[in-house]
Amino acid sequence: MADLLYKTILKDLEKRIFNNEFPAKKLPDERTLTSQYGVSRSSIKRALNVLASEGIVFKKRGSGTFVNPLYLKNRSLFNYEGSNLGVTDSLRADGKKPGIKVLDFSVIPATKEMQTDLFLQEEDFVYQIRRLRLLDDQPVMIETGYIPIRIAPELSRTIVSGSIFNYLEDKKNQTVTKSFLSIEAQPSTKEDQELLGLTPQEPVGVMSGIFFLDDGTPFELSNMRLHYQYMKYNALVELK
Amino acid sequence: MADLLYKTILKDLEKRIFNNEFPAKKLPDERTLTSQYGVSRSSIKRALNVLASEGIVFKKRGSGTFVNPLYLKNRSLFNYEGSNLGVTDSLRADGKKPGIKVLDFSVIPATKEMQTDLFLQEEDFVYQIRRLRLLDDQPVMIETGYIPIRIAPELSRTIVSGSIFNYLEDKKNQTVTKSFLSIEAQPSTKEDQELLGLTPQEPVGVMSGIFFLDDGTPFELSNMRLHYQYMKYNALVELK
DNA sequence: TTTGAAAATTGATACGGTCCAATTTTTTGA
DNA sequence: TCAAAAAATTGGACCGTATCAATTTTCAAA
Repeated sequence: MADLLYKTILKDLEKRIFNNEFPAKKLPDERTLTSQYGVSRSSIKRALNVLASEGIVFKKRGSGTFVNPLYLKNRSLFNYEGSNLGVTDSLRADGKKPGIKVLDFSVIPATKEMQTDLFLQEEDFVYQIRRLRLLDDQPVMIETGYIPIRIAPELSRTIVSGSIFNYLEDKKNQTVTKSFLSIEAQPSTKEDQELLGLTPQEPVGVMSGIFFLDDGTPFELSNMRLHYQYMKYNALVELK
Repeated sequence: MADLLYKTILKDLEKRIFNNEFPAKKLPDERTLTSQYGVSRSSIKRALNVLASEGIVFKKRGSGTFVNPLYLKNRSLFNYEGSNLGVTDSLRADGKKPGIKVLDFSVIPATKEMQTDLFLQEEDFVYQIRRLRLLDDQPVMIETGYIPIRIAPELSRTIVSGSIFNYLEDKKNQTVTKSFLSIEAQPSTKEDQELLGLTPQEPVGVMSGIFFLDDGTPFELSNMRLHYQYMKYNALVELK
């Protein structure tokens, strides 16, 4: 995990900050840290940059590096991993038992939109996979995914009733590492209401986007309609 | 703008990628770029890292750096600035005329929650600012903000009917550069429906969080209830 | 022809250094 | 005493180098 030098320092600084070892809210300067840790200044800078990008510290040239006071005061607010929390994480979050019910598993020709988004040809086909996701047997999300046959020709209803991402990673040694997501709110449709147990007044959160493989290949076009109480997306936003 | 070396290279590579100067989708290796641009490898790496973090290229150790084919094919999908698009941006986006109607401007004692979030003392007071935001005279968002008096003691109803962020930047030379936001969907309340012109079936998008000043001081606790058609949040998510 | 080890390629991490720019502290001189 | 100038502090940008690790290519042995 922390085999990298800058990550080791990162973790250590994080721990020291949390243990309030810098009561003046000011970290030692970079050159001092360099000699304290016995590493080069670039490694220190790298660690500090990550801390800064996570909002844990902020730097001021000519002045020093300081602990974000809010980080100490109200740590629970800062419980994201990187700068974004993914879908899987947010579903995994609270230790509930996840379940999947396959609603539809079929093959259809790629629409125009899929062709551009998934980088396909006219004649290509895609799997259409509609699944209902449960947490502790409670339906929370309707997921409609489109995956090019070319990428995973051996997909089956059985595979699809588990985690497709895990299958890819275990059996084909391909990892899904990135996605472009668009997040919005919408009134619930009749179908939403039936499947997710919503009243007509209750909305769904919609997250739609593309998942990419390690090598940049677009892998899945996904549309997720979540029970509104289960969608909470946290982000660290930089205004530029 | 592009006075920094690595930024110049960044822009240039971006341009070359867009002009399809790398038809094999493969960029020259880092050492070649180093000599081509006549800069150090660290600058090249820095530029490439930004490109990679924006999803424009992806790197593979031992293999090379490649253009994300989707970036060329479907450029419109990638029209975000950094890795996240902020509120202001999304409201500014489509060239409509923004308007603000002040609903409430008062001073109240800080609640327990504000004390922790905004790093305040027991006896501190905050401005409570409720504003209705319009685009082309169409109401799109109800914004409730809490700002510590200590930070901006001279705030007035007049100032508040414009952009508070711009006021801070122009008059007090303080910039708001970061925020932690939580995004969710909720059924609309009676008030939402009246102010935003929604039916009871139509929801609101809720973005709530904290805005920070340049120096890390938490500046505003904000709760934004958006007409659901106006909330669209785009994010590049890294799954780890 | 095929397989598998060796070599070359290529990005990743880390070092240590120079110079610069923003800020704070100290000193100087009216 | 105090304001302006000088010096010290501190983070930022960039350079060039060494070593490592993942991947691809090459080439020899079976």
